[in-house]
Amino acid sequence: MSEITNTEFEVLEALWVKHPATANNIIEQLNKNKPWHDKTVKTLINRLVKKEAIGFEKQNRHYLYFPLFERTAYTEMQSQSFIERLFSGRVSPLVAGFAKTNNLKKEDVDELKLLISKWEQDND
Amino acid sequence: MSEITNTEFEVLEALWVKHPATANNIIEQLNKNKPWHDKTVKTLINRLVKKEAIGFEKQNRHYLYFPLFERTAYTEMQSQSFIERLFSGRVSPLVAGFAKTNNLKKEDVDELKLLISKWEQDND
DNA sequence: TCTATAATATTACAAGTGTAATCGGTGATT
DNA sequence: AATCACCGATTACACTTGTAATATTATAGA
Repeated sequence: MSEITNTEFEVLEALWVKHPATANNIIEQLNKNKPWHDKTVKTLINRLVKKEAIGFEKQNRHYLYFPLFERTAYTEMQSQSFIERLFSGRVSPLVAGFAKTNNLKKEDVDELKLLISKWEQDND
Repeated sequence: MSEITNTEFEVLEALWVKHPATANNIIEQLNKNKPWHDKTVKTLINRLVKKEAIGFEKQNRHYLYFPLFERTAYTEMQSQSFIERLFSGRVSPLVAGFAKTNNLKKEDVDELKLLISKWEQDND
C-alpha cells in the first residue's frame, strides 16, 4: 500500500468512524469539519481504493465503502516510522519533548504509569 | 515556514550534525548514507533556503549553510502535530501502541519513569 | 588578461497531490 | 419511451516533490 496523503487520511478517518458507508455518507461525515466539494471527496475515495486502503461492495445504485485495515494498525505503523525517523526508534525522547512543551496531562501520566507497570510485569 | 519534505529533512539532518557547512560538506555527510547526486542535494539545499529552514552566509567562493532552527524545536513541533492528528493530542495512546508492538525497551521504560517522577515533582 | 573550473542559479520533467469539472451509464420520472 | 438526475469513472490542472541537467558567474591559474 502506497502512502496515504493528508487529505486521503481524513476520508479514512470518516470511514473509521462509521462503515460501511456510501460516498454520500462519507461526504456528510466529512462536511461536519471540512468544507470539501463532493467531487473532491469522490476523487479521494477513488484514490484510496486504488491504494488498497479501502474497499467497496456494490449495493444497487451505489457502493458501500469500508476500510481495509484498522485505525490502530495504521497508527501503530505510523508511530513506528515517525519515531524511527525522528528519534532513532526510541519513544522516550518523544515523550520527553512532549512533556517539555507542557502537553503532558495528569491523565497521560496515569496511563503511562499503568503501561509501565504492565510492561514490567510482562518483561521480567 | 512551509512543510519540510522527506528528502529535505535528510539535508537538514546533515546540517544539524555539523554546521555551518558548505554544500560539499553536506553532500559528503549525506553520502555516508544516501547515494544522492550532488545536483540533487543542491536542489534540496536551495529549496530549504526558500522555505527559510536554513540560511547561509557567503564566504569567498562558496556559501556556508546553517539551520535556522534547532532539531529539538523541529521534532517537538512535529511530535505535537503528529500526536494531535493521530491521537487527539494525547501521548499515552501512542506509547501504548508502541508498547504493544514490542518496541518498548528497558531503557525507554527507565527514562519514562524518570520523566514521570520529574513531572510529578513539578506538577503538584 | 583570458580561460578553465567550480559554485551557485535556473530549468526540466515525470509522478503525486489538492481540488475539482465533465463524461457516461442506469434507474427514476414524465 | 424519452428524458432527467444521480452516481461512479475519467479527465483537468496547477503546485509540489524527487531527481537531476544545463546555464551562469566568478575566481584561480596560465
